[in-house]
Amino acid sequence: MRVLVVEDERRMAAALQRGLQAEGFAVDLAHDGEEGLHLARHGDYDVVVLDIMLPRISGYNVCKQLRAEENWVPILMLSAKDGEYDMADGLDLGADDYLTKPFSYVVLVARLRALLRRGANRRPAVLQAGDLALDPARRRVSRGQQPIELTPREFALLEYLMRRHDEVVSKSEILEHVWDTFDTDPNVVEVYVGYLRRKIDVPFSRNALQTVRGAGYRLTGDGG
Amino acid sequence: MRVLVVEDERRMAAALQRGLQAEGFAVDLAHDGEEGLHLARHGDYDVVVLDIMLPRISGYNVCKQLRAEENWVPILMLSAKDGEYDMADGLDLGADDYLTKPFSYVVLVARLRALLRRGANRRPAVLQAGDLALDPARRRVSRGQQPIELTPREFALLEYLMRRHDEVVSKSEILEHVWDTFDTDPNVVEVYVGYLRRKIDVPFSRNALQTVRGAGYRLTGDGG
DNA sequence: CAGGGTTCTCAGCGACCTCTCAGGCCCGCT
DNA sequence: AGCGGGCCTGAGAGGTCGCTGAGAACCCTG
Repeated sequence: MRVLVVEDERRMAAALQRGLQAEGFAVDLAHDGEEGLHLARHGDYDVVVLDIMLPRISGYNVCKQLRAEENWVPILMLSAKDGEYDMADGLDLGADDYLTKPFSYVVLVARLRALLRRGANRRPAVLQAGDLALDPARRRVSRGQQPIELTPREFALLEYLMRRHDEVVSKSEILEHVWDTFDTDPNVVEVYVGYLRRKIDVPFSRNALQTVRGAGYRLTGDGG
Repeated sequence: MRVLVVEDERRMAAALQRGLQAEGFAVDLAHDGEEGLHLARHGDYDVVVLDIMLPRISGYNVCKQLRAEENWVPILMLSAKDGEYDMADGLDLGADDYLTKPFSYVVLVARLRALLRRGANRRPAVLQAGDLALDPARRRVSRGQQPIELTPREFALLEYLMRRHDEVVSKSEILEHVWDTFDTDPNVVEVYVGYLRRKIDVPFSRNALQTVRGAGYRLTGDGG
């Protein structure tokens, strides 16, 4: 198992290297964000340990950059104890786990192994609802094997509905998130729901995109 | 991060406190269910570790009570190994995760952190009354496995009754909370109670939605 | 500037929902 | 048993909500 450790404090980096090697990992070190980003891109690691506070490029941005490039290597973030950085942000940016310094060495190893175990089934890429699939990164939609063409607005609407599938989503919520306004005539939502239905609904089958009169719409996977 | 540990075995409680403090948590202890409930209500914790077997009030009931009060603090339940309690029940009552004793300390911490991460976007659990279930977010109602279709007004009425289930609720309270008026003819409530009964009551069985003549209505779970 | 695609507005229609009303039922009281 | 008030319910008027076709405005692209 190959681990990349991106950490600028020499002492900490060396300690991690030694410790992890003792556990049987192959360990590479990077001492700033730029080097870390470069190695992560080309090194084919199984997991990356990434400090947040780094010279040149912060750990945040390394993580963000990698995810933007669709690199889904598991990342465990490290932060200093002072609450300057909000770890939740790190997770939002695509980190898989985090530890706050000072951390227990045993815990670190346990977390790394947990990440490696889960590793394979990351790649959140596509959203699913029944046999409907939407890939936000590639901007693609399909029902089963059948690809579906959507206009940008239709796509944005479907993406929002799929992110909240099985929930009832009100028109005003839709207006706010898809149209980015809140005082528009809700009729435009009805119109686009109509467009979507013509494209994603299977004839002679229960609609995947249901109207909940007086409340909004609900996109269901076939199971629910 | 503030953690409340509700655990009656002194030794275990002390061990958890020490361990979690070492991880950087602020830890409070409660030694029975009553104290735990009190602290959980007023302490503004980020997560609660809750043993099931407790003096005075069981962990089950602490959890149930908190959820009934719309307190959605993440709860991790602990149970003894013997299968007397079914953990699935705990999750139904609104716990977010559980561990069976004896558990690994590392695992406990990992689970706690996972809860903290998810914490914010938890969704309020479904309301239950007997085998009747209502999910406010999904806007769904079911009796057992059978889904039930309700109009918006019917849904609002049932939601209000379920939030106050087992209590007697007067028509004027209903008018105020469901119709948002107070000087309307109370007959409209009677009419809608009638609509609801036709949809949610099981034929040949005691009504779940009882009339309390002169006082109002009471929705009972069959069990109590 | 023409053409095609996309977004949005508008108005009509149908279905559904809400609420009122009036007659009858039921319960508790005398 | 008889009475009165509270409660239930069927019927129906009126209103609201959501869907849709038509077409105008907009925006690229060639």
